[in-house]
Amino acid sequence: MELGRRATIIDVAREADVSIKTVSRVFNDAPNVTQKTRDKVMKVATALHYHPNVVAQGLVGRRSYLLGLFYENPSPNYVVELQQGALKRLHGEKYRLVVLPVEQVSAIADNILSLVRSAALDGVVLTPPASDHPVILEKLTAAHFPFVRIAPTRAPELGPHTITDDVGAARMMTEYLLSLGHRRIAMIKGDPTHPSSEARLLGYSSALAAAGVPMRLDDIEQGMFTFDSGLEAAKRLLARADRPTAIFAQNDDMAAGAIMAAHDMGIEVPAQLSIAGFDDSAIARIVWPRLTTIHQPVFDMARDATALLVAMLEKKPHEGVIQHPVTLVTRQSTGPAPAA
Amino acid sequence: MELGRRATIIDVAREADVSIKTVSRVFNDAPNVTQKTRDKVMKVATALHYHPNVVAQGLVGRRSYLLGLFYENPSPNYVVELQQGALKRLHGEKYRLVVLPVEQVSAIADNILSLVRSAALDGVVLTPPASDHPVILEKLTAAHFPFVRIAPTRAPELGPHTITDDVGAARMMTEYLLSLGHRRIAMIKGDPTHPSSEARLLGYSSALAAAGVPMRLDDIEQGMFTFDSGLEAAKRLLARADRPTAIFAQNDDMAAGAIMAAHDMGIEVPAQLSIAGFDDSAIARIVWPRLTTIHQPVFDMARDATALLVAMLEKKPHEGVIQHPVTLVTRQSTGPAPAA
DNA sequence: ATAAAAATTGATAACGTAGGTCATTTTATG
DNA sequence: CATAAAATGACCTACGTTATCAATTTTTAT
Repeated sequence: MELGRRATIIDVAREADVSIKTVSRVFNDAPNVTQKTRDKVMKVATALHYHPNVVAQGLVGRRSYLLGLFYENPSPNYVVELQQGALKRLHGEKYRLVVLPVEQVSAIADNILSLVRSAALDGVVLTPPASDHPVILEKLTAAHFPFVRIAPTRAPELGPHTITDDVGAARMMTEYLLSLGHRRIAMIKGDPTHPSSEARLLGYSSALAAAGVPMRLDDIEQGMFTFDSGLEAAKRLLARADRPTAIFAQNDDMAAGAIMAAHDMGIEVPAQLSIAGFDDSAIARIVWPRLTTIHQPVFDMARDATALLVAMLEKKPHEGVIQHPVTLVTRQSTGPAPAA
Repeated sequence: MELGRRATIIDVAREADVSIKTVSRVFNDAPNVTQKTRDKVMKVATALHYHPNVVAQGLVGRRSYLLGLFYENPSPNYVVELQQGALKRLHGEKYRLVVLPVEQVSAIADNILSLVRSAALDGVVLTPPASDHPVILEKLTAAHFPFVRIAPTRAPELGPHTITDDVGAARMMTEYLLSLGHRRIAMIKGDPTHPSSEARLLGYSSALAAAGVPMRLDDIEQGMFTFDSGLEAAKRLLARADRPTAIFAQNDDMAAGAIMAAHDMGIEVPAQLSIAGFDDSAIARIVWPRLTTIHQPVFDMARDATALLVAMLEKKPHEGVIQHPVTLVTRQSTGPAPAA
């Protein structure tokens, strides 16, 4: 074995004076190897710094041990939590995680198969809105390409996924704001191509209806899940003479933008205006006042979705759907409605 | 070709009625292929959804086309910028990015070779503090394993890297605060295992010395580059009767924590206290008041470092060092020193 | 002790691609 | 039309591993 070259299974076999096959058996925990042989092989392998070549294993096994994580550029907090959750499951395993951020899910939908194949992925984790994109789902399904989805809202029959109750969570937050006495609760919606935007709107409107509070269409502003879009939407809402007493933004980034708008306009939070978010991402504890929000277990969802994918790939038994609970986290950005 | 199976080069050759060799020539841009043949092959390849099997290519070419990005869990904003920068360079290329967050760089230093080899990486991008870790550098160098470094502070001879002037940037910020009339400028240091902590302290102290302002050791607090550590450090600084009029935190996350501390303690920013950060990450425009900081081109550094790594791997000519400029970004968190 | 059964080990063919060497065919050039 | 040049094909080896099945060794039962 020349200097600088990686040791191969052949080197180990020669050095340990056993067959290649035996070394292979040792490294794959195959039965029918005596402890003595196992020890001898492992000793040599350690001495030679031998690691099985994943690429070669991939060729013969027709897999790459690469998983893809698809996401559309939302907030850094969300992305990092996703990644960490996925990696948590992969830790100590043979699988590796390839990150695949895309500008626009719809832009790559037609080429999804090219993408996953040229990257030689074994499977992918889809996040919203990719988890609901009809073309993506159809192409992957038709090609029998393994995938799991995080928080899909439609086509539950298309394989394993993890979900939360978006509608119920939005209803919970709206009920909380109502309980504080608010009757003019505005909502800042997220990117309309994300299905959770509609789900959260539905939870909001159903809570209002149940309380007999009329929903005003001009209290609903469009955002894009980004800080800046929340800032702008809030400015529009707050510029009106007859402004709402509470703003419920569909994610924390937009809620943070709304807080910034209030500060810029000299409106006190929560004394004059309550602001609520959704996700409980890192940003919620960074803004001042700290944000009341819905805790979404993004980390857990990503971890469990990845676990489902791995189980699929290894043909092990696994659940079809894993539901994660959401909780209301009250902090300092919400308070009693100001007296009229 | 059975249903559901991936097309191979053999399928394409048969269908297009050419030799395997010719298909290979087409896909590898080899000379001596007529445009007509090329078109014919490409047409069949497209129809069959053929993509060269990267795993097989990797086996014969002894590479995996996988690059690793190492980082030690700093702020999400920083991480995402790093990733985006690296991916920017890889876009449309055969290379893929594997993310390798680690809790503690020192914990994996001894196993760095096992790590990169078992993941079958072609090369890695090291970020601080890994870019300065002696064991990591030594092991990778000894094994001739390709790596590039972002912002190393020592051993510049160990290969290509991208840098910024940390010392100069910290000096610039300190001079700016001095110019506003501040004479008691506290500093919140970052994780002591990160070399930039010392560099930024040096820039700070040299600016003070040049201005003839004495440096008080009790104005220097230890942080860990996290929001919470900045919050705690600032609380300690501000609890004193004789408190500083400005706080220069060594990154934005800690500066955001300091702003939170000021809010919690009822201290007005910037009227009573100026706060400055470092990095210009997304958080700088999210906190209120918006943060005066040093713009670090993290995205550019990651992109260029990745470009250097790819050039190394392809044995193309490349620079040894790429220096990126830093700039002072003034926002609303800093102002004139309050009258004594 | 000996045969039979069980456990362990080994020889060799895949996996899909690249690249080398020549032989052969097609195209371009004068 | 003759010749040179370019394009293409046939065939082989290598890459490092796992899977199949046969060969060998060890253990167990009689």
